[in-house]
Amino acid sequence: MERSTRQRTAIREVLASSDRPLLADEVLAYAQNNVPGLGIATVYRNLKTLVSEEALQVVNLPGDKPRFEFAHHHHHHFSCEQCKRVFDIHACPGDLSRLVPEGFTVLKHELNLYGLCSQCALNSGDTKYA
Amino acid sequence: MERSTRQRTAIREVLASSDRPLLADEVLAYAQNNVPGLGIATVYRNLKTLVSEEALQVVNLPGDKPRFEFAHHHHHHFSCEQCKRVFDIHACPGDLSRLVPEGFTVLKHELNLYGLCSQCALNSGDTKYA
DNA sequence: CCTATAATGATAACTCATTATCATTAAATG
DNA sequence: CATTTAATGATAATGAGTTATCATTATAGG
Repeated sequence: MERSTRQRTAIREVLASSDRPLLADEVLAYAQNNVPGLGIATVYRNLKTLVSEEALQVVNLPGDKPRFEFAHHHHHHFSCEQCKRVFDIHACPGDLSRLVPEGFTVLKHELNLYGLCSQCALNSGDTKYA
Repeated sequence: MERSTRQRTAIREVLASSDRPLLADEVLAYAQNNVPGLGIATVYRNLKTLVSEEALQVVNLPGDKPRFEFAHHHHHHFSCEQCKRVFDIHACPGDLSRLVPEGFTVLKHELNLYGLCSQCALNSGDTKYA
């Protein structure tokens, strides 16, 4: 049977308490706060299992490594060009079938926004050497 | 200086006459109609050059290999889940800053639509064994 | 406490797209 | 036509992310 280990618990905790999708490396770094010796192989192993169980969703942004988050309802992503974090956006433009040519059927859509998150927008407004 | 070769011409022709972004493999296959012995290395070499010259744009869809198309103004993509071809969509939902939380700045967006292209929608409507 | 074995950690191996290598071919120019 | 060398084609090498291997650890259950 499946055993409960400190590593597995830590990995799940990190993902469960995050409000944004995380890279494998981020999961490793955060989980190591609770389990110092944690290895990357264990992270990948657990991510893989959770994805195959459909507990985790994979977030693939173009040209970037996959991120992972616990599955939840339809949403989109905002990628901060400065801090590189990716945030969930729960608003949605809705039906977009008006955008496609006659005869095309739209079954789903994916929207990625890029810009500055509130933290980075604030900092970039500052004159750093004032 | 740069020399004009059958290979290079064929590769550019394929991309210039396509109304959708193409995979490196698609470029190879189509260009081989004109230049039978064409190798994949030459395709990659030429794609790389054209991208660095900013003549070609790279289209990265999540979990998929990069596609290439001659650069043109802001547009989006429609990916047919059946034939796997990717089409340009020239309509755009416009400003989406209303979707993000207070304080976030939206600088650009990327929209991918998924479904059936007109050809595949027609075919799937048919009862194949009628 | 003991045992069986699931899970882990370190790291080698793998995958697969892309790039480098190098001998060969063929444009461009005289 | 001859020469120079950019470009090509075949394929080895690379790189980066992920997975497999295997000895070791530690959990679940008796």
